[in-house]
Amino acid sequence: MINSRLAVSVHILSLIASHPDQAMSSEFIAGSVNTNPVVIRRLTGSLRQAGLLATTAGKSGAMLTKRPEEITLLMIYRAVESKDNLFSIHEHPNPACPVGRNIQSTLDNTFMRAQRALEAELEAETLADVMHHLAQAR
Amino acid sequence: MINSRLAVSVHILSLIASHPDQAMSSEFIAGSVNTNPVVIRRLTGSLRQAGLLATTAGKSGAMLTKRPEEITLLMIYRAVESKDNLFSIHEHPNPACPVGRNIQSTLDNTFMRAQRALEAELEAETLADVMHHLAQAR
DNA sequence: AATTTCTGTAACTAAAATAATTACATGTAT
DNA sequence: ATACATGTAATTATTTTAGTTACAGAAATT
Repeated sequence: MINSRLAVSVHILSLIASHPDQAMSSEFIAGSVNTNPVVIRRLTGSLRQAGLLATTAGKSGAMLTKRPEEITLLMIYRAVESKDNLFSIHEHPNPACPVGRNIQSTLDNTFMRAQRALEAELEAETLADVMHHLAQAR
Repeated sequence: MINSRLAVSVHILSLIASHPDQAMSSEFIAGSVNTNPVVIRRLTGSLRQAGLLATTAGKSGAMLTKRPEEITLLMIYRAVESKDNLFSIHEHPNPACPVGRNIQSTLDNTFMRAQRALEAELEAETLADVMHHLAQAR
């Protein structure tokens, strides 16, 4: 199962976007997510590096650096997910075997297609869409 | 990253399908995959439960119970992957917060769409396709 | 029938990933 | 100066994954 960093990051960005007036501390956000403030700060660090938000050391609060309509879930996913490949492929299959020799490149192509399909869905949804759903669900 | 069980399972099934005459032991397959025979037997156990192959205790070799054209990668994936959900969502967000209260159901829908897109790709490719690619790559 | 060889499966170990936590240097505001 | 925040390193606990050992029992061979 993929880790929860995308889920928590969407939570963080939704909170910031829905309260543009308030400066929310990592501790406050952690209270909404129900985790440790350091977990939040690590994620905002990655989101800042990806250019999705701006923070100031020592100063409470974060600002989005793009409009919610411009932030896709794929951008968030890429910002906080270190792994390039979704599926693992076993290493060192036997090169003396016709299957072992070619299975990696074959699966590489297949898995890449599946991954791209997933990423296309993540790219089709923006933070604005998420906020709309959040508001509807209320 | 998703575990390598799908990759290894495709390897196993490709080997069996490409040598319908030979009875391959878990030890032989393990030699091609480059892992421990028990890892192979665990996977063939799951594949057998899913109705993709037949084995006999004490007797070497396994037989496919469907034609390679009928076995999709999604069937294999479902056979060896225990988790229902691809993405994790953080538990116990704060119900007193409008975002915390609704983030789970919102992300649940979003992640389900992404997962379905991935699974549709896995469903579109069969073991026969994989074997075709393996033969071409040689 | 005895032996060999295999599968199925439980139990254990090792390594890696994830999240939570502690600690602290440093920046900002009053 | 003090209070309070962020950024980040280091540590710990938990879970997942894969590899391994061990062995009961099925099948084939002699």
